[in-house]
Amino acid sequence: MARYEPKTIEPKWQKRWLESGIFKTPLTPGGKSKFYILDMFPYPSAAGLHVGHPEGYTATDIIARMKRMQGHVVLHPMGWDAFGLPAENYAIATGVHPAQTTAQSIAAFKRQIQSLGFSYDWEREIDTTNPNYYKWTQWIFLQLFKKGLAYEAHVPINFCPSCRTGLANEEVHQGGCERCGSAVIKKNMRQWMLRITAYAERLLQDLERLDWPESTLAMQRHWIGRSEGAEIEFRVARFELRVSVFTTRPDTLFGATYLALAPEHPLVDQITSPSKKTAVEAYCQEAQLKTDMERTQVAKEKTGVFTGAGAINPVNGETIPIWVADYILPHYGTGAIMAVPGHDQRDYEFAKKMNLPIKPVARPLEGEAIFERAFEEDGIAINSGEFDGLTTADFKKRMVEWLSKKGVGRPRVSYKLRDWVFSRQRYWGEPIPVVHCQGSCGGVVPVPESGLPVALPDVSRYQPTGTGDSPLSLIESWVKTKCPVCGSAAERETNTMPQWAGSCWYYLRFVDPYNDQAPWDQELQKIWLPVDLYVGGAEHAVLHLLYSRFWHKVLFDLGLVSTIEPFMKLRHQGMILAYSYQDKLGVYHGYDEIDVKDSKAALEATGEELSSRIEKMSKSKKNVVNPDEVIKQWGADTMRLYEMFMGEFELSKPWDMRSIEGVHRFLLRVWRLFDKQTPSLEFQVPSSKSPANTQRPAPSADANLRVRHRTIKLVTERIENFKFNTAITALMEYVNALTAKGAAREDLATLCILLSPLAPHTSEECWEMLGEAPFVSLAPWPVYDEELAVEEKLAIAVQINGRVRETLTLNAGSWTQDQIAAMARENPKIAKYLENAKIQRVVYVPGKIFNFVVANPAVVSE
RNA sequence: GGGUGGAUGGCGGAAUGGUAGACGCUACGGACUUAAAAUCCGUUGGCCGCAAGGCCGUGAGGGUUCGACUCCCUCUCCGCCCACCA
Repeated sequence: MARYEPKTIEPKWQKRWLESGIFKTPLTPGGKSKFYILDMFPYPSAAGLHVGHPEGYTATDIIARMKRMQGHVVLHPMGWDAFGLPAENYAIATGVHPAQTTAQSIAAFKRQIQSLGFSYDWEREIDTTNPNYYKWTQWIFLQLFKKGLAYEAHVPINFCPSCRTGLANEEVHQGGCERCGSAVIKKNMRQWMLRITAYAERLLQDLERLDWPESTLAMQRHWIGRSEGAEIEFRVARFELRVSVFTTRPDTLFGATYLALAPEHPLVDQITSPSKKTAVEAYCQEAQLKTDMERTQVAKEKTGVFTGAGAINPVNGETIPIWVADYILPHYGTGAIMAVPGHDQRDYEFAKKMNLPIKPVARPLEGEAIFERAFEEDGIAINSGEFDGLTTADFKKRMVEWLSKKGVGRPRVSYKLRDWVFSRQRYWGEPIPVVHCQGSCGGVVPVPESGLPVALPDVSRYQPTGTGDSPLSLIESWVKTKCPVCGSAAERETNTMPQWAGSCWYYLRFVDPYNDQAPWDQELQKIWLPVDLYVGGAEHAVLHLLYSRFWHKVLFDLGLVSTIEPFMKLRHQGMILAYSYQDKLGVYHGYDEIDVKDSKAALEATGEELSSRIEKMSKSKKNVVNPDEVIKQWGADTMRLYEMFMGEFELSKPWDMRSIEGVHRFLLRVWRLFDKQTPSLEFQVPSSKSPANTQRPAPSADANLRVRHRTIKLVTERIENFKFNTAITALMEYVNALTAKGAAREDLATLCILLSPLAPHTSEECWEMLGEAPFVSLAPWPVYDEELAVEEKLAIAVQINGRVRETLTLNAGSWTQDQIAAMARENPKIAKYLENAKIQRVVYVPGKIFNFVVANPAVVSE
């Protein structure tokens, strides 16, 4: 009797898979259908793998393995998104070169990932910090530059004083730095920007083609933030100046009672009247000093200051005051608005506070107007002269036409999306491959392709300077160079690219990772793209997934890729949470009953109890589960199976150490079915009921035919549809049936194949025990017969008015409605309900339900 | 405030118009054992009942339907994302 020892069999098969090269993807699919299945590659942190990582990796591995066995040629690679701040911050603290820590982290991550037995083609491994890789990241940047999509700008940007670097709009959350949480300040700095706004419309439109989660599509739509409306020009009274405003409600123009400009608006200085100058300047300066965080926190109370100037409403000639208010964002629309307090809640609040008039210009379609707050819905125009009575939608159109005709307005579409701040004043990133020529070129000169990669030099100190220059600026020998065009003295660009650069195109490099002539081969790109299935965390919904779509579209326009979208189907894994046990004082004690046993016992004396909650895993809550320990205790297959068994893939769910034992027991039961030395379970223990202590004879191949076919069907469909938890329950039921009834060789072979994507090591070992040739991983996936995949016995529920009163058990076959009806009527339990009852109709769902709808069911009392 | 998911036994969850609670965990009872562990068998939503059986039950309330966890309306609570975007 061989024991089930994951510790022995798992490394054994991992070694065999690697040595035999069975998971190596050929250069091309060679006439077969391709399947490109990709994980969001990880940032290899020093903390090691989190149990959340393997959830997605296991899912893709299961599908990759099944697809491979179904005859597809599968591209399933893995790599490392290795530039980033943690390694750099560690370097600042210790002086250890980030390349060194990164290499260590990659090695640790790789060991952990490999210990789970994923079927990656490791020969295609990518590391974004490898010069052979980032050479091409820089090359793509130069293509963007040549197309005018990368440009230098001196604009106020979000700057994190703690990380001492500029940030992209997408990296700021509620006014704070995404990474460290510090309040972000505005800083005017020279920046490299990418013109992502030029692609706003296409990034929005093409979302419709994608099989992505609705929430992610919604986030991208929201982030792009398209609004249709109009730009309207107001003359400034007593000046030869005009102020343009953007509005989505041109129909409310009659209701504009003031104009508001952002404090940063360029006209503020020009129009402010002398008597207001001091107050306005003070207000604008204060707004400048406020961080975004403060500016939004104070958002509840509107503030502003009157400029003393007036604007003339083009539609009725009324003069309305111009205010400055910091609830107007400088970078959206025109940085100025026409305020309509009657129909915009923010303007309403401002008007109330400043005692400005509120003029309703629309009424609800039905009911009375109540003006305790702004009426923001669509309605019917009032107080709007000749336009009275128009619906909001019609009025919008008419007003835009009118404005266009008069030359004081035009239709306009605005986007919330802003250009991507692409430079970082940090060390551990790809150098931006340009030089600043001090000679006749006099400006930015791209490094020619022959000069790539612009290698990241070693530095003596990694500390960001905080002055807007990266640590690279301190290496004079590196900074001082010659202009590649005119040969004059030149300085290298010292900013580096953001974390997101490398991940913008890695899926392309996987199709051709060793190419040193081009980032990828044209033919190979045509063959393998797009990525058929992409799996990773939802936290990248607007960062990585938007940036890489943008790059992909640029590459498409350059003729370098032939699909307009990179990732056709996307799924996110749900977050893995954990129990945390906390005492009255708020001290955390661990993540499961065993872990907190001692604490519990100690508290028992005082009568105090630990409260448990489901929360995100974090060190401070002492509820972080270490994958290494899980594998050590239970084995990789149990870990894989448990991660999939926990619940719906896309939902968050808590880790429960008690439940993991259940799937482990399942593997033990599987093992015993195969292990010839082990007596069949029922006879292992002699009992009075079954005295024979003998091996149960194997049943005929047909004995479990139906359950076998049904299991094939269920497992296949459920894996295909990401229902891994119920794919496992189907296998559990099959194993329970085989344990009870005995298993034919066909059953064992089928079980082994079906289980192999989920628990590959155990399956390989069982396959070997069956005496089959090596590698169940290469076995063809079984097909099922639809007719055989139904139960042998039909159970038809017979209902009276929708309530089940009896179940008829019949042999599978074609039964007519009349036959079923006759049997149901004859059934005594049903008959007693039908006595004296008037049957109005019957509903028959073949093979499932037979329902008598009766007017006056007999009252059955016992 | 906007978006997007979710709420089902003691617990994790199954069932997307057709027998609610599959599968797993826990607990209890039994077998085996000197004993324990492991393993196996049985029970395990609630209430009434010796039983047969009946009634109630999927966050709350209403609706559609022969039939609703599932569809529609109203509401409550929770997660995640975004948020003064005119």
